[in-house]
Order: sequence, then structure tokens, then C-alpha cells
Amino acid sequence: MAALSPGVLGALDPTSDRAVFRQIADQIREAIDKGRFKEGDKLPSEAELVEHYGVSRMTVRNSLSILQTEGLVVSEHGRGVFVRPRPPVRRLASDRFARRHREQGKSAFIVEAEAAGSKSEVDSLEVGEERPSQDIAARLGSPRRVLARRRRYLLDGRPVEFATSYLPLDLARNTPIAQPNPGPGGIYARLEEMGHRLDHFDEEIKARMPTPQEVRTLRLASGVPVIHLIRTAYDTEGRAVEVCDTVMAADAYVLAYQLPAN
Amino acid sequence: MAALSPGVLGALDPTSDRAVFRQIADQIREAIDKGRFKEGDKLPSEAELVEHYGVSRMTVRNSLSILQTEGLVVSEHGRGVFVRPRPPVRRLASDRFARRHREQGKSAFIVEAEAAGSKSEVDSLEVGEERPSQDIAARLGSPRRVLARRRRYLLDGRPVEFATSYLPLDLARNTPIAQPNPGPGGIYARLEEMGHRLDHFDEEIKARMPTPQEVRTLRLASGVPVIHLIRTAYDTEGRAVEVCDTVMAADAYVLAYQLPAN
DNA sequence: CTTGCCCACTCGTCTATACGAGTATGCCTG
DNA sequence: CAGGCATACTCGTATAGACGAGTGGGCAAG
Repeated sequence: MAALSPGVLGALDPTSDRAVFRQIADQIREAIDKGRFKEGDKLPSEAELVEHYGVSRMTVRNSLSILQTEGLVVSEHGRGVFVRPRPPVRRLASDRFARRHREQGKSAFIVEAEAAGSKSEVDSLEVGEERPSQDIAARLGSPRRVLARRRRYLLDGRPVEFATSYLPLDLARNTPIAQPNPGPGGIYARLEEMGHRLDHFDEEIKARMPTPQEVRTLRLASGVPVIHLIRTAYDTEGRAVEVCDTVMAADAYVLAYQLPAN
Repeated sequence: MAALSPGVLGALDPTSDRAVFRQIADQIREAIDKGRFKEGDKLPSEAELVEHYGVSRMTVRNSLSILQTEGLVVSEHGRGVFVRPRPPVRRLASDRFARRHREQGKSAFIVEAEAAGSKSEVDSLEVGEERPSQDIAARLGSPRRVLARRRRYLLDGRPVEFATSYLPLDLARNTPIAQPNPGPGGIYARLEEMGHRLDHFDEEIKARMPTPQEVRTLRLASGVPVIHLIRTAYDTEGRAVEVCDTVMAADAYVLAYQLPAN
């Protein structure tokens, strides 16, 4: 039961006014930053840390909970506390909705995933009519009812994104868009076939901590924020034809945009 | 000392297998969501919650710490625990670096802030030469040394963003760009005057929890992630002339992009 | 050899207590 | 009335102990 990780963690400074649990968190954080604990490594158990620092278990747990909310470590019941592995990230390029991609027939998500060598799935597909929230209604020009298409995307079995598309009912009712599978190229291809040639998209991006519901849906570790993206699609007549509300696990994504300088 | 918030919080379900501290957190969260506690409101004190639920103080604190990491509440030593107020949000439009804005002479940040009726400041401006990190070097075409310009932006006295611009030394040395104040229109205006007509920007966006250093610099409440934006500016010859690394308080920003559909 | 159980070790939940430190209020003093 | 102090109330830090529940390895029985 002696120090299982000899020399990796130092001693406390009793003269410091920094709280003990913060000092412990600082030392572990530094050890991770410097690579003395690597991705996936098991940290010393709570009991070992109690032993090493001569503090009570609650103090140690307090330290570990700090590192957990920072997203540095994850704890697994019955197994230990581990340095959080950095998952592969998906890069979302700003041209992912370009017409030329649509014309190839596959959905943007699947094309990109396959290019990255990952296995992708889409599940919990729900399609139905509903009353839009105030925010969605405002973006769509205040329709009374909308068609909502909900789906969750998984990458190599891990849920990474949950998205809902909203379309005005007068536009989507009794069309392939109201079917679970709207056909090759997705709903944007169908919209264009129906005469709504797409002109541009507006995207709004926020980041925040997930709600408990989002934690479940995306199986998020603690300390992982979400990226909340709201995209509005406009046709060439300036009408908003779709709003897509997407919540992404922030540790699985990097968004890329290209902006002209003029 | 009776229930100071009569009826707002319910009772525990002893038959539930949901942990007590989670049930308490659930009830407070629901009360906030439904508006029974409003922004800035003081929650019942820990002692009152202990009384109300008949649990120990550590259990109550555990509940509150959940809500804190979710970003729903903030605690203030000696005062109480409060529903976190949603700060005013700065909207960053994707045309904020358009040439027409530059030609007006003011920096993008200040122009936007004034338009929104906020008072803006820039502080901790540091300009100096340094060795670039591996990542920055790769984006700039592997220069050995770079000019770094660091600054922090404040809105109505609150720090919201910390940014560092990196430029290849051969391009920036002995130019106004190496001065603390580069003059009207900022460094992009100077670059264009020097013959580097800007063509486009690449922006990469990630979200994550802040480091302790970022918590201090941006005075972040717990439960607030950061948005990490890395922008690379290219001139018309395809050369990367600047990389700007920006860390933003996520609760203060919404990023907006417009994408063409073709 | 395989199956199943037990046990040791891990983190999860909860209690009870103590003292420290920051804040606000009101009273007392000058 | 102004200033300062006492006090009560707030959250912060830390201890010690108890039991529960998930995991994994080893041992024993079949």
C-alpha cells in the first residue's frame, strides 16, 4: 500500500493559504499536464491518495471532483479514476452543405464519417407535426405548426450529436420530407426539387453545459460542454424553409468556417 | 425558520432509487426552469434546505454543487447561492472582418460593442517576439519566430475574451504592427497597406471547460465553458499572414456565420 | 476445464460535527 | 449623526465514520 506512483505526486504546503483540496487537485492536474499520468491511465485510488496526503477521504474526493468538472478525469464506479481520453474529433467544414455534396446522394454526416474511417449510425428518428417553440417559430416566419424531424448521430457507437429539423407544414406536408427516410441527398435535395432553390444558411453557435437530458442522450462525461448550433436555411426568395437545431458533444467536434475578406 | 419559500420545493421520494442529493438538485433545477426562482434570486440557504429536506448539510452542498457545475447557480461566500443571471450576449457576425468595416477605422470589437450600447475596454496589451508553438507554427508556414500580440477585451467592466495574434516576424518586424497601437483599422488594415491584400479567413471553433488560468483571466463562474476560436488570415497569394487564437467566455457570446448554399 | 461464489478493492452516498471566513445589519459609542 | 464593533447568518474547508454497490480476480466445487 506504499506510494504506487512514486515521486509523481509531491507533498502539501501547510503554510500555503491555498485550500488543501485545491493543492491536491493542482498536483494531480500538473502530473497530467506533464504527462506523468497519460490518457487512460488510472490515477491512484482515493484510499491511496488519503494515505499519501494524510487527509480525509472527503477532501480527496473534493479534489477529484474539481478535476472531473474540468473534464480532465472520469471516474468509473468500482474501477477507479482515469485520465480522460481525448476522443477523435469530427471536423465540420463550412461547405458541408454545398450543392455538389448533395448531388452525390449521401447524407453529409455519413459521407464525412466514412472519409474519416469511422462507422456512423443514425437512430431515434422521429418525424411528426407539432407546435413550434417561440424561438423556432420566429425564425421560420411564425408558422402555426411545423414538421419536426429528430435524429441522433453515433460515431463508432458513441452518440455525438442530436439534431431536430423544423419545416413549415405548408411546405413539408405530404412530401418525401415527411417520410422517415426522405431519400438521396436528404431534405435539402427534396426542397430544391420542389422548387425551393437554396440560397444560403445562417448558423448560430453557442456553447454551454448540457442539461441532464442531454447528458443522457449523448452519454456525456462530466466536464464536457455542448455546442449548440442553430442553422436556418433560406431559399432564393429569402424565405426561411428550414431550421435545424443541433446539440453536439463538444469534445467530439471542431467546427470550421471559411470567410471571405471583402 | 419555517419554509421561507413555501410550496416551491417539494418532498423527497424515499422509495426512489435516485440518490437523495440528485432528487434535491432536480427539484431546485425544476423550480428555476419554471421560473419559481428567477435570475438573480437567492436560493434558500443551506441551513434552510437541511431543515426542509431533513438531510445533512453535506448532502445539500452536494446538490448545490451539481447545479453549480451545470451553470445554473453561483454561490457567494457569506451571502448565499443565487440563480445565475444570464449576461448580455455579444453576437459575432461572420462579416465582422469585412473590408468595409476596416475602412471605417475602428476596431471590430469596439464598433460592435458601441452598437450594442456597451462600454468596451482593451487591456493587458503585450506585444513581443517569441518562438511559436508547434500548432501555431504549422498554421503560419513554420516560421522560427513570430510577433505575438496579446490583449484582453472587457465589456462593461467584465472580461469576456482573451486573444493572441501571431504574425511571421519577417512580415511584422519594424512595422506599425509591432507597435502596441497599430493604428486605425487594426493590423488587418496595416497588412493590406503593406501589400498583403487579404483573401479569406479560416476559423476553427471548439468548446471545452476552461483551465484554471482561463478562469482567473476571464473571471469565469464555475459551470461556464469557453469557446476556443483559431482564425487564420490568408492573403491573395495564399500565404497565411496571421493566426489569431481567441478564448471567449461562452456565456457572453453567440457566433453567427452565413454560408452560401452552392 | 468451466462455472459459480466469495472477497478485496474501487467509487457512491450519507451522516454528524467542527471551525474558519466573508457579509450585512443593527446597535452602541463617541 | 458618524463610525466602529458585535453578532448572526452565509458559505468554505476539513475530519471521521458508516454502509452500499460495481468490478475483477482467485479459489473451490462441479
